[in-house]
Amino acid sequence: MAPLPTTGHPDDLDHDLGWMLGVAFRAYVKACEVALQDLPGGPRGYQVLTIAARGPARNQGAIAEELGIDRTVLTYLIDDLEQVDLVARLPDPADRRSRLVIATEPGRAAWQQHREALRHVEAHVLDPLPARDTATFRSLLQRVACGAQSRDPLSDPGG
Amino acid sequence: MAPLPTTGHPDDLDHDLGWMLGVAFRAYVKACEVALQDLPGGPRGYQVLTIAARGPARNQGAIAEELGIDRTVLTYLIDDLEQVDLVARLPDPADRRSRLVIATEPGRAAWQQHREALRHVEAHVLDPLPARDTATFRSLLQRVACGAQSRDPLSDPGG
DNA sequence: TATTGTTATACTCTATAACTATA
DNA sequence: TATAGTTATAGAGTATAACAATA
Repeated sequence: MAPLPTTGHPDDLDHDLGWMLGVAFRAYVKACEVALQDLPGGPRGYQVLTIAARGPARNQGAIAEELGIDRTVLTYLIDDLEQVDLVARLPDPADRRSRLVIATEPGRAAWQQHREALRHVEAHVLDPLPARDTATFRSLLQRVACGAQSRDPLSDPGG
Repeated sequence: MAPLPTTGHPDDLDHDLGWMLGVAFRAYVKACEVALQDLPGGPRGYQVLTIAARGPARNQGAIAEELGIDRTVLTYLIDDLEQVDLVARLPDPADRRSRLVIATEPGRAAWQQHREALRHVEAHVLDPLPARDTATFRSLLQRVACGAQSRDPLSDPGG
Protein backbone atom coordinates (compact mmCIF):
# COMPACT_ATOMS: atom_id res chain seq x y z
CA MET A 1 0.00 0.00 0.00
CA ALA A 2 0.94 3.60 -0.46
CA PRO A 3 2.10 5.26 2.76
CA LEU A 4 -0.52 7.35 4.50
CA PRO A 5 0.24 10.36 6.69
CA THR A 6 -0.76 8.49 9.78
CA THR A 7 2.29 6.40 10.64
CA GLY A 8 4.15 9.20 12.32
CA HIS A 9 7.62 7.71 12.27
CA PRO A 10 10.07 10.45 11.20
CA ASP A 11 12.18 7.99 9.19
CA ASP A 12 9.26 6.87 7.09
CA LEU A 13 9.37 7.64 3.41
CA ASP A 14 6.46 10.03 3.60
CA HIS A 15 8.57 12.35 5.73
CA ASP A 16 11.33 12.47 3.10
CA LEU A 17 11.21 15.80 1.30
CA GLY A 18 12.64 14.28 -1.87
CA TRP A 19 9.99 11.59 -1.95
CA MET A 20 7.20 14.08 -1.32
CA LEU A 21 8.37 16.56 -3.96
CA GLY A 22 8.99 13.83 -6.51
CA VAL A 23 5.62 12.19 -6.03
CA ALA A 24 3.77 15.52 -6.10
CA PHE A 25 5.64 16.69 -9.18
CA ARG A 26 5.11 13.49 -11.14
CA ALA A 27 1.45 13.42 -10.11
CA TYR A 28 1.07 16.94 -11.49
CA VAL A 29 2.80 16.08 -14.76
CA LYS A 30 0.63 13.02 -15.18
CA ALA A 31 -2.53 14.96 -14.36
CA CYS A 32 -1.56 17.51 -17.04
CA GLU A 33 -1.22 14.98 -19.82
CA VAL A 34 -4.80 15.11 -21.04
CA ALA A 35 -5.23 18.87 -20.59
CA LEU A 36 -2.02 19.68 -22.47
CA GLN A 37 -1.98 16.85 -24.98
CA ASP A 38 -2.28 19.19 -27.98
CA LEU A 39 0.26 21.69 -26.67
CA PRO A 40 3.87 21.07 -27.78
CA GLY A 41 6.23 20.74 -24.81
CA GLY A 42 3.63 19.90 -22.19
CA PRO A 43 3.92 21.87 -18.93
CA ARG A 44 7.15 23.45 -20.16
CA GLY A 45 5.51 24.58 -23.36
CA TYR A 46 2.69 26.09 -21.35
CA GLN A 47 5.14 28.00 -19.19
CA VAL A 48 6.87 29.44 -22.25
CA LEU A 49 3.49 30.39 -23.67
CA THR A 50 2.57 32.07 -20.38
CA ILE A 51 5.58 34.36 -20.54
CA ALA A 52 5.06 35.08 -24.21
CA ALA A 53 1.36 35.83 -23.75
CA ARG A 54 1.76 37.96 -20.67
CA GLY A 55 4.47 40.20 -22.11
CA PRO A 56 6.43 42.35 -22.33
CA ALA A 57 8.42 40.58 -25.05
CA ARG A 58 11.70 39.12 -23.83
CA ASN A 59 14.61 37.41 -25.48
CA GLN A 60 15.29 33.71 -25.02
CA GLY A 61 18.02 34.10 -22.44
CA ALA A 62 15.73 36.05 -20.13
CA ILE A 63 12.93 33.51 -20.59
CA ALA A 64 15.24 30.57 -19.86
CA GLU A 65 16.40 32.26 -16.69
CA GLU A 66 12.87 32.94 -15.49
CA LEU A 67 11.80 29.37 -16.25
CA GLY A 68 14.86 27.91 -14.56
CA ILE A 69 15.78 25.82 -17.60
CA ASP A 70 18.80 25.69 -19.84
CA ARG A 71 18.69 27.93 -22.88
CA THR A 72 19.48 24.98 -25.15
CA VAL A 73 16.22 23.24 -24.27
CA LEU A 74 14.31 26.49 -24.71
CA THR A 75 15.38 26.55 -28.35
CA TYR A 76 13.52 23.30 -29.01
CA LEU A 77 10.46 24.36 -27.02
CA ILE A 78 10.15 27.59 -28.99
CA ASP A 79 10.79 25.74 -32.26
CA ASP A 80 7.81 23.49 -31.57
CA LEU A 81 5.52 26.31 -30.45
CA GLU A 82 6.50 28.43 -33.43
CA GLN A 83 5.84 25.57 -35.83
CA VAL A 84 2.16 25.49 -34.84
CA ASP A 85 1.97 29.31 -34.85
CA LEU A 86 1.49 29.85 -31.12
CA VAL A 87 4.56 32.05 -30.66
CA ALA A 88 6.80 34.05 -32.98
CA ARG A 89 10.43 35.16 -32.85
CA LEU A 90 10.85 38.85 -33.66
CA PRO A 91 14.14 40.58 -34.35
CA ASP A 92 15.28 42.66 -31.39
CA PRO A 93 15.79 46.22 -32.64
CA ALA A 94 18.36 46.82 -29.90
CA ASP A 95 20.56 43.74 -30.56
CA ARG A 96 20.72 41.81 -33.79
CA ARG A 97 21.85 38.63 -31.99
CA SER A 98 18.75 38.62 -29.79
CA ARG A 99 15.24 37.50 -30.68
CA LEU A 100 12.10 38.58 -28.87
CA VAL A 101 9.49 35.91 -28.24
CA ILE A 102 5.81 36.89 -28.33
CA ALA A 103 2.56 34.97 -28.45
CA THR A 104 0.58 35.11 -31.67
CA GLU A 105 -3.16 35.76 -31.59
CA PRO A 106 -3.96 32.01 -31.70
CA GLY A 107 -1.23 31.59 -29.08
CA ARG A 108 -3.00 33.90 -26.67
CA ALA A 109 -6.28 32.09 -27.26
CA ALA A 110 -4.62 28.71 -26.69
CA TRP A 111 -3.03 30.03 -23.53
CA GLN A 112 -6.34 31.12 -22.06
CA GLN A 113 -7.93 27.77 -22.88
CA HIS A 114 -5.13 25.79 -21.32
CA ARG A 115 -4.97 28.08 -18.31
CA GLU A 116 -8.58 27.25 -17.63
CA ALA A 117 -7.96 23.52 -18.06
CA LEU A 118 -4.96 23.68 -15.72
CA ARG A 119 -7.08 25.28 -13.01
CA HIS A 120 -8.93 21.99 -12.80
CA VAL A 121 -5.71 19.99 -12.88
CA GLU A 122 -4.30 22.03 -10.01
CA ALA A 123 -7.50 21.61 -8.04
CA HIS A 124 -7.26 17.87 -8.60
CA VAL A 125 -3.68 17.66 -7.36
CA LEU A 126 -4.47 19.81 -4.31
CA ASP A 127 -7.67 17.93 -3.61
CA PRO A 128 -6.23 16.05 -0.59
CA LEU A 129 -5.85 19.38 1.22
CA PRO A 130 -8.62 20.90 3.29
CA ALA A 131 -10.02 23.81 1.30
CA ARG A 132 -8.80 26.41 3.74
CA ASP A 133 -5.20 25.12 3.46
CA THR A 134 -4.70 25.31 -0.30
CA ALA A 135 -3.83 29.00 -0.32
CA THR A 136 -1.38 28.45 2.53
CA PHE A 137 0.27 25.58 0.70
CA ARG A 138 0.59 27.52 -2.54
CA SER A 139 2.06 30.49 -0.72
CA LEU A 140 4.65 28.40 1.11
CA LEU A 141 5.57 26.41 -2.01
CA GLN A 142 5.95 29.67 -3.89
CA ARG A 143 8.43 30.88 -1.30
CA VAL A 144 10.44 27.66 -1.56
CA ALA A 145 10.48 27.78 -5.37
CA CYS A 146 11.30 31.45 -5.65
CA GLY A 147 13.98 31.11 -3.00
CA ALA A 148 15.59 28.29 -4.95
CA GLN A 149 15.42 30.30 -8.17
CA SER A 150 17.10 33.32 -6.64
CA ARG A 151 19.82 31.19 -5.04
CA ASP A 152 20.68 29.26 -8.21
CA PRO A 153 19.75 31.55 -11.12
CA LEU A 154 20.95 28.90 -13.63
CA SER A 155 23.02 29.83 -16.66
CA ASP A 156 25.04 31.90 -14.21
CA PRO A 157 28.13 33.55 -15.63
CA GLY A 158 31.04 31.20 -15.08
CA GLY A 159 29.27 27.86 -15.23
CA MET B 1 15.73 38.01 -12.89
CA ALA B 2 14.01 35.17 -11.14
CA PRO B 3 10.43 35.93 -10.22
CA LEU B 4 9.88 36.95 -6.63
CA PRO B 5 6.68 36.34 -4.68
CA THR B 6 5.87 40.03 -4.70
CA THR B 7 4.32 40.63 -8.12
CA GLY B 8 0.92 39.39 -7.13
CA HIS B 9 -0.56 38.81 -10.57
CA PRO B 10 -2.37 35.44 -10.54
CA ASP B 11 -1.25 34.64 -14.10
CA ASP B 12 2.40 35.06 -13.26
CA LEU B 13 4.59 32.02 -13.50
CA ASP B 14 5.22 31.90 -9.78
CA HIS B 15 1.55 31.11 -9.26
CA ASP B 16 1.70 28.11 -11.59
CA LEU B 17 1.68 24.91 -9.55
CA GLY B 18 3.67 23.05 -12.20
CA TRP B 19 6.37 25.67 -12.24
CA MET B 20 6.58 25.75 -8.45
CA LEU B 21 6.72 21.98 -8.05
CA GLY B 22 9.24 21.58 -10.86
CA VAL B 23 11.56 24.28 -9.56
CA ALA B 24 11.36 22.98 -5.99
CA PHE B 25 11.93 19.38 -7.07
CA ARG B 26 14.90 20.17 -9.30
CA ALA B 27 16.37 22.39 -6.59
CA TYR B 28 16.13 19.49 -4.16
CA VAL B 29 17.74 17.04 -6.58
CA LYS B 30 20.56 19.46 -7.28
CA ALA B 31 21.07 20.15 -3.57
CA CYS B 32 21.34 16.37 -3.00
CA GLU B 33 24.09 15.83 -5.53
CA VAL B 34 27.02 16.36 -3.18
CA ALA B 35 25.45 14.61 -0.19
CA LEU B 36 24.52 11.51 -2.23
CA GLN B 37 27.38 11.45 -4.70
CA ASP B 38 28.72 8.10 -3.48
CA LEU B 39 25.27 6.49 -3.26
CA PRO B 40 24.16 4.65 -6.42
CA GLY B 41 20.84 5.93 -7.71
CA GLY B 42 20.89 9.29 -5.96
CA PRO B 43 17.64 10.23 -4.17
CA ARG B 44 15.94 7.15 -5.58
CA GLY B 45 18.70 4.93 -4.28
CA TYR B 46 18.37 6.54 -0.88
CA GLN B 47 14.64 5.89 -0.84
CA VAL B 48 15.18 2.22 -1.66
CA LEU B 49 17.80 2.05 1.08
CA THR B 50 15.37 3.67 3.51
CA ILE B 51 12.77 0.98 2.95
CA ALA B 52 15.37 -1.77 3.12
CA ALA B 53 16.93 -0.41 6.30
CA ARG B 54 13.68 0.27 8.09
CA GLY B 55 12.21 -3.16 7.48
CA PRO B 56 10.33 -5.39 7.54
CA ALA B 57 11.77 -7.01 4.41
CA ARG B 58 9.56 -6.63 1.35
CA ASN B 59 9.66 -7.89 -2.19
CA GLN B 60 10.42 -5.67 -5.14
CA GLY B 61 6.86 -5.20 -6.26
CA ALA B 62 5.81 -3.85 -2.87
CA ILE B 63 8.81 -1.53 -2.76
CA ALA B 64 8.12 -0.17 -6.25
CA GLU B 65 4.54 0.54 -5.27
CA GLU B 66 5.52 2.37 -2.12
CA LEU B 67 8.11 4.43 -3.99
CA GLY B 68 5.71 5.22 -6.79
CA ILE B 69 8.12 3.99 -9.48
CA ASP B 70 7.94 1.29 -12.09
CA ARG B 71 9.22 -2.11 -11.05
CA THR B 72 11.51 -2.22 -14.09
CA VAL B 73 13.52 0.76 -12.86
CA LEU B 74 13.66 -0.72 -9.37
CA THR B 75 15.56 -3.70 -10.77
CA TYR B 76 18.41 -1.45 -11.86
CA LEU B 77 18.41 0.53 -8.62
CA ILE B 78 18.68 -2.63 -6.54
CA ASP B 79 21.31 -4.04 -8.91
CA ASP B 80 23.51 -1.01 -8.26
CA LEU B 81 22.95 -0.99 -4.49
CA GLU B 82 23.61 -4.72 -4.28
CA GLN B 83 26.82 -4.39 -6.26
CA VAL B 84 28.35 -2.17 -3.55
CA ASP B 85 26.95 -4.38 -0.78
CA LEU B 86 24.40 -1.95 0.65
CA VAL B 87 21.38 -4.20 0.13
CA ALA B 88 20.87 -7.91 -0.50
CA ARG B 89 18.19 -9.95 -2.24
CA LEU B 90 17.02 -12.89 -0.14
CA PRO B 91 14.85 -15.71 -1.35
CA ASP B 92 11.27 -15.39 -0.12
CA PRO B 93 10.41 -18.57 1.75
CA ALA B 94 6.74 -18.07 0.92
CA ASP B 95 7.14 -17.59 -2.85
CA ARG B 96 10.07 -18.72 -4.95
CA ARG B 97 9.41 -16.04 -7.60
CA SER B 98 9.71 -13.28 -5.04
CA ARG B 99 12.87 -11.80 -3.54
CA LEU B 100 13.04 -9.92 -0.26
CA VAL B 101 15.23 -6.84 -0.18
CA ILE B 102 17.07 -6.00 3.02
CA ALA B 103 19.86 -3.61 3.96
CA THR B 104 23.22 -5.12 4.82
CA GLU B 105 25.13 -3.97 7.88
CA PRO B 106 27.17 -1.45 5.83
CA GLY B 107 23.91 -0.52 4.16
CA ARG B 108 22.33 0.47 7.45
CA ALA B 109 25.41 2.48 8.38
CA ALA B 110 25.39 4.24 5.01
CA TRP B 111 21.68 4.97 5.40
CA GLN B 112 22.20 6.68 8.76
CA GLN B 113 25.06 8.77 7.40
CA HIS B 114 23.12 9.91 4.38
CA ARG B 115 20.00 10.54 6.42
CA GLU B 116 21.99 12.98 8.50
CA ALA B 117 23.42 14.66 5.41
CA LEU B 118 19.96 14.97 3.88
CA ARG B 119 18.67 16.74 6.97
CA HIS B 120 20.94 19.61 6.04
CA VAL B 121 19.90 19.45 2.40
CA GLU B 122 16.24 19.64 3.38
CA ALA B 123 16.92 22.55 5.70
CA HIS B 124 18.69 24.30 2.84
CA VAL B 125 15.78 23.83 0.44
CA LEU B 126 13.25 24.97 3.06
CA ASP B 127 15.43 27.88 4.13
CA PRO B 128 13.22 30.51 2.40
CA LEU B 129 10.39 29.61 4.79
CA PRO B 130 9.96 31.27 8.16
CA ALA B 131 11.01 28.72 10.78
CA ARG B 132 7.53 28.35 12.20
CA ASP B 133 6.12 27.47 8.74
CA THR B 134 8.38 24.56 7.81
CA ALA B 135 6.38 21.98 9.74
CA THR B 136 3.15 23.28 8.20
CA PHE B 137 4.63 23.07 4.71
CA ARG B 138 5.92 19.55 5.22
CA SER B 139 2.57 18.42 6.58
CA LEU B 140 0.60 19.89 3.67
CA LEU B 141 3.03 18.55 1.07
CA GLN B 142 2.80 15.16 2.70
CA ARG B 143 -0.96 15.21 2.29
CA VAL B 144 -0.66 16.14 -1.37
CA ALA B 145 1.92 13.43 -2.05
CA CYS B 146 0.14 10.69 -0.14
CA GLY B 147 -3.16 11.66 -1.75
CA ALA B 148 -1.62 11.34 -5.18
CA GLN B 149 -0.10 7.98 -4.28
CA SER B 150 -3.37 6.55 -3.08
CA ARG B 151 -5.25 7.86 -6.15
CA ASP B 152 -2.74 6.47 -8.69
CA PRO B 153 -1.10 3.48 -7.01
CA LEU B 154 1.02 2.81 -10.15
CA SER B 155 1.51 -0.67 -11.49
CA ASP B 156 -2.18 -1.04 -10.83
CA PRO B 157 -3.73 -4.32 -11.96
CA GLY B 158 -4.98 -3.83 -15.49
CA GLY B 159 -2.46 -1.24 -16.72
C1' DT C 1 -3.75 -18.04 -16.77
C1' DA C 2 -1.61 -14.59 -13.65
C1' DT C 3 2.39 -12.82 -11.16
C1' DT C 4 7.59 -11.79 -9.87
C1' DG C 5 11.45 -10.23 -11.59
C1' DT C 6 14.44 -9.40 -15.63
C1' DT C 7 15.90 -7.56 -20.05
C1' DA C 8 15.57 -4.69 -24.22
C1' DT C 9 13.89 -0.66 -26.55
C1' DA C 10 12.45 3.89 -27.05
C1' DC C 11 11.16 8.43 -25.78
C1' DT C 12 11.58 12.46 -22.81
C1' DC C 13 14.32 15.56 -20.03
C1' DT C 14 18.61 17.33 -18.97
C1' DA C 15 23.76 18.58 -19.34
C1' DT C 16 27.72 19.68 -22.06
C1' DA C 17 30.33 21.30 -25.67
C1' DA C 18 31.01 23.28 -30.14
C1' DC C 19 29.49 26.31 -33.62
C1' DT C 20 27.45 31.07 -35.98
C1' DA C 21 26.59 35.64 -35.91
C1' DT C 22 26.82 39.45 -33.71
C1' DA C 23 28.52 42.77 -29.95
C1' DT D 1 36.87 38.61 -25.99
C1' DA D 2 32.12 37.92 -24.64
C1' DT D 3 27.20 37.08 -25.58
C1' DA D 4 22.54 35.21 -28.06
C1' DG D 5 21.04 31.58 -30.18
C1' DT D 6 21.61 27.04 -32.45
C1' DT D 7 23.00 22.28 -33.09
C1' DA D 8 24.84 17.69 -31.80
C1' DT D 9 25.79 14.26 -28.44
C1' DA D 10 25.38 11.80 -24.34
C1' DG D 11 23.39 10.77 -19.94
C1' DA D 12 19.59 10.26 -16.77
C1' DG D 13 14.54 9.08 -15.96
C1' DT D 14 10.58 6.88 -17.47
C1' DA D 15 7.27 3.78 -20.14
C1' DT D 16 6.40 -0.30 -22.82
C1' DA D 17 6.68 -4.87 -24.28
C1' DA D 18 8.56 -9.35 -24.18
C1' DC D 19 10.63 -13.11 -21.64
C1' DA D 20 11.73 -16.97 -17.86
C1' DA D 21 10.44 -18.93 -13.65
C1' DT D 22 6.90 -19.79 -10.61
C1' DA D 23 2.20 -19.63 -8.70
